[in-house]
Amino acid sequence: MAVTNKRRPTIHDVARASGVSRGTVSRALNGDPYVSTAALAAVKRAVAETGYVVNRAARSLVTQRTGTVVMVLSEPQEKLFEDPNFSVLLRVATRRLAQRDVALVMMVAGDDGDRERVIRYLRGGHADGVLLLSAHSGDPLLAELDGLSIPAVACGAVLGREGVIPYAAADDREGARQMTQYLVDQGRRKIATITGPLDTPGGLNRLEGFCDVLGRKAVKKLIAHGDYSRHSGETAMAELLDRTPDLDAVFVGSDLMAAGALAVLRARGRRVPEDVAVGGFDDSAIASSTHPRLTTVRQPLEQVATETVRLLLELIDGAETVTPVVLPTELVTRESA
Amino acid sequence: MAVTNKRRPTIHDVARASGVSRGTVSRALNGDPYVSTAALAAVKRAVAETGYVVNRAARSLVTQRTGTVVMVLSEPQEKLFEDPNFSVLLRVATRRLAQRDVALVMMVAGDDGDRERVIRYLRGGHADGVLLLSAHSGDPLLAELDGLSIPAVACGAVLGREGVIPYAAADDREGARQMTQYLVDQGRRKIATITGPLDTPGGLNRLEGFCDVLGRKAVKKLIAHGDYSRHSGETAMAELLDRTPDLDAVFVGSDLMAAGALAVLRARGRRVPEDVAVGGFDDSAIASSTHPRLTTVRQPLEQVATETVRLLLELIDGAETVTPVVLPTELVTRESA
DNA sequence: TGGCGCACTGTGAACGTTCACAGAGATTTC
DNA sequence: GAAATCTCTGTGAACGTTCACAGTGCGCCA
Repeated sequence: MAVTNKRRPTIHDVARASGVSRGTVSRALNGDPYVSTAALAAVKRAVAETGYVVNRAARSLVTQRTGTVVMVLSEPQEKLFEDPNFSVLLRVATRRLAQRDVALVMMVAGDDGDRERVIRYLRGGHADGVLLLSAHSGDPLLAELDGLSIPAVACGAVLGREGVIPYAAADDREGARQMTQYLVDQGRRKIATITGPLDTPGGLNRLEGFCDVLGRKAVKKLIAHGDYSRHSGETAMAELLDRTPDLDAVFVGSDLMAAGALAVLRARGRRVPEDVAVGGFDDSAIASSTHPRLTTVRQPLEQVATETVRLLLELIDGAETVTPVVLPTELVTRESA
Repeated sequence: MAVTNKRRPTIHDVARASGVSRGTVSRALNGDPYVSTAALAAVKRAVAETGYVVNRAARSLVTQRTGTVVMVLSEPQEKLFEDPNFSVLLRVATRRLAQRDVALVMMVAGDDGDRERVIRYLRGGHADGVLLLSAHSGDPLLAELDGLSIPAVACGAVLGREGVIPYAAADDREGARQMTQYLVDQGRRKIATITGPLDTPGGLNRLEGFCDVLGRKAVKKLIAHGDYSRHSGETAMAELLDRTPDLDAVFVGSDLMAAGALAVLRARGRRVPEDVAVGGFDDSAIASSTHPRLTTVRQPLEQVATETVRLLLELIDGAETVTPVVLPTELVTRESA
């Protein structure tokens, strides 16, 4: 395997070792059908012998392809990195892309400087595609992306751009309906909700689903807003209790906020689920570590991630357009409702 | 800004636009001191005008540098990705490297196939350095890395290789001493511990610190082992209670395991901290969301990550050796002890 | 038998940089 | 005043691939 050799073996070395020409080696390596079985075998042997690995820089210089995809995190970092969903996405994406020998580069686009870096990177043609994570509707990055004509796919819809940026996502609205209906079926009568930010699909669509079941006017006073953080869940819950002390259920837009809500309910002397039923969303790890454990809506995150990557690869492979994917959610009942 | 132009501008275009030669443009762009101020200004203007971005592939073809660093996750993925510490590391590393215009590529080395891919990537010279995350002592990747002569740095020591792979880490042992001593000072007399895996520095060194304070022989019966998962914390706690029903404190090797331990203590009718004091380790987000909130040992994770990146960059820049960095921990007291 | 297509192979050019070198002026040194 | 030095510049070659093109046999068909 000649690892100790200082110079890395090139395609010329393989050509020499296998007794064929540079061109034939290249063809053999890239699966061109016009290669004799003898030549193919010789090349394979020579590759093993020399420990040859293709030089991506040289290749991409001529092919104009990089074998690289960028995952752009356009959230203020702190928040995103603590989102348990993010790890699932990252894990799945890494694996799926690796299977195709595509490298995943991480970039953060929190402030203007970051964003400028991302754009420069993309404009330089250093990546074949972009994986957008939790991009808000007004994100300036999106506008810049438009002028770049580089394949881009979002994980979770980008509000206001559903038609232009393909995405894979869970069916937030239907999930919220399931949970709300469940609370109704349990005999709850005064059901409130704590939403995520309304400029995110999760914030907006889960509220829509909630309203679908109960009627928009009926719940006007029973809505409070959070930002997905635990703390905002606490604040919103306190607000709801002040406003409507006799509420008997609350549908919270994320498990983390629900954990905050649980703490406030306990502090205010409400028993869960006897006095107030609590429903979450995500079915993240935290859902089964609260007390009582959360009844929540499970998102098929692994599938979402898988589909997102699939869409992107299709675009990179030349597909003109791809159709967004929306995946079904599932109600998971535990003790909190 | 000519974004609409199909062909990406090259250094030739910049040369033409600025009226100097290719070589001068290259020098201006790379900070060579032998460039007249006039030429420098002309080049800068031309770059802005044409929207030129250097082609990394072409550059690295001649420089043999890639401007890329690989973060290798050598843990079975599921576990690692849920480790809250991981997100901090990722966040900080991304940012620090971006500041130097170095791209961060994520790779997973969970099974043999993954590992082979990582090695091939590195052997192909596609990265300038490696950032190792939570590598166990027996990891086969480490052996392969040796033969590759590529700068590598670990985040957290790699047991048995402290001398060969530089690292930055928190002072696990001293942190464990602080916590154990604190429990003693609080008047606790039967103090048990739940460790992490003993082939990780956190598992081993925190146990060492615990023994430093109490004496190895004295605690023989008061040690149980976990694997950092919440579930393992539950199992270990149950085991300890069975073995030593009258224990009055437990130092748990991670917050997540401590959360599990809390659940078991409650189920077994022990009040925390009245009957049993519980101490954690990490000061992760979970520490302040348990009930009662955890007294724990804070690791300066951001600093650890920063230092890890710094060490790697120094090696890449040509430093022959660098000295490992060990950072102090801090006791954070809340309600659980 | 001559021409044609088919399977396969080798070769030159190109991709966009950087680097080493050589040379041109200006400035200093002896 | 010539030589040496210093600052700045342009040019050719190289990095390791792939791609287009031009070939070379070989079998097949008319």
